[in-house]
Amino acid sequence: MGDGPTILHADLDAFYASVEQLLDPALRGRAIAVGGGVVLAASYEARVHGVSGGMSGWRARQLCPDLLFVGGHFSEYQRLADEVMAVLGDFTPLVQRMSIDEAFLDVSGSTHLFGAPQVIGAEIRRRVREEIGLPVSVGAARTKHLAKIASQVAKPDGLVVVDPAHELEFLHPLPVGLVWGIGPVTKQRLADRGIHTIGELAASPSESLEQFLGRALGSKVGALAANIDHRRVQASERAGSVGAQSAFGRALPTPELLREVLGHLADRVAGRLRARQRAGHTVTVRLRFPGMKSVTRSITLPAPLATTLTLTEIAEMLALRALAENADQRQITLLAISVSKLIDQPVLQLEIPIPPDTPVRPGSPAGAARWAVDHSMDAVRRKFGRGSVGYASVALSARGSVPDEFRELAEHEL
DNA sequence: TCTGGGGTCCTAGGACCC
DNA sequence: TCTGGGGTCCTAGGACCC
Repeated sequence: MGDGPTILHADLDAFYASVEQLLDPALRGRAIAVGGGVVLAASYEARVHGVSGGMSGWRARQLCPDLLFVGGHFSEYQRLADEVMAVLGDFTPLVQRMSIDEAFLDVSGSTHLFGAPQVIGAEIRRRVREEIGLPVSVGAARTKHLAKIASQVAKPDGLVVVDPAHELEFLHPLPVGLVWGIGPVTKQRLADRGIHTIGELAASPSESLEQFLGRALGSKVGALAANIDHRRVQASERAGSVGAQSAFGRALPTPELLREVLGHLADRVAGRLRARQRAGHTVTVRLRFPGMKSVTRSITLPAPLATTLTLTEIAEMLALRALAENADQRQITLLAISVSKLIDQPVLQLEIPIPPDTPVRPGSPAGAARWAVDHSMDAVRRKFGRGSVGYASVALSARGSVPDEFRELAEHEL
């Protein structure tokens, strides 16, 4: 660690909503939300009414009757966020992008060129505002963890620099929820014990935050909080798993529904794997029941797979197993597939043997034929775009599933 | 009549190995 | 009147982050 506040965290404010307001001046100053059934992003004008991301649409309307829902310009989100990242890259090559709208920078080697970290932070904000038109908040501190907290404190549209000599004074009045790794559950547990601020959490001032968290919450959260700083600012790592999910309200888990939804999800997941020459050994299926209770079933295969039809069939087998073991549940609300234990798979491999209880329909292609099917589909997609062929998922589209463009914004590099 | 979708990490028990 | 100790993998669940 350096001794100055040389780690910056840049975080675009209410990103999707800010883009909509940038694209349509009539939306500026108004309470808007991107999304529909669920709020994907809310402008600050909406947030003052209590509207926040992840909230259901009807709840948001209750809180803010004037709330205006706007459709998402998903490709613009990607383009503008990439432009912002390019600005960050002008100040240091050490940029670690954490998501579409957020990144860490290590400017310890840049101060002789651009000035002190607070100068760099101000310049970043000015350029992003003037050249791209978006508000971005920046935090600067000695560590990633502190820089991230600082950027949250800086919001909206601000800059906060944490002097290394006054870190504890900065932290102590802040709510515990700002600590990385403390979410709603832990926050409530702490509140039950009368702990609301980081200062209250840090019983002894001489003790490090991580040590205290480890003692107070079990090693888990302490380890998580410490983890963020044990890794230096560096290029983002490749994803360790690939998944897709679909929520569809309540539905009877009929074989037809399972096949249709899992087929669509497997198509997305396996297609991404093949596009990046990857394959995975472990398949996990998740089902969610009314009431948000969910279960998972997984299997680790002797050979990696990236075949749509095989993934579909294994996912069906796992889903049926989960349903059989939760026979009291009549309906499901979500299905998810994830593939993990990934490997590089530069050349085609033989089809894996199918587990004995996998439902194989008569007439479905086997072995090399499955590869042929996938690769002809992949070829058509490369030529004519993703939507040109594939599962015509009536169930998914009819149930108002999120558009693929939005899904892609959240995908990690494989 | 609970809230989307893409991810990471930690824990804990059991199997299995040496 | 039973059996140590360490390590790894698999599976299921859960919290969290963006």
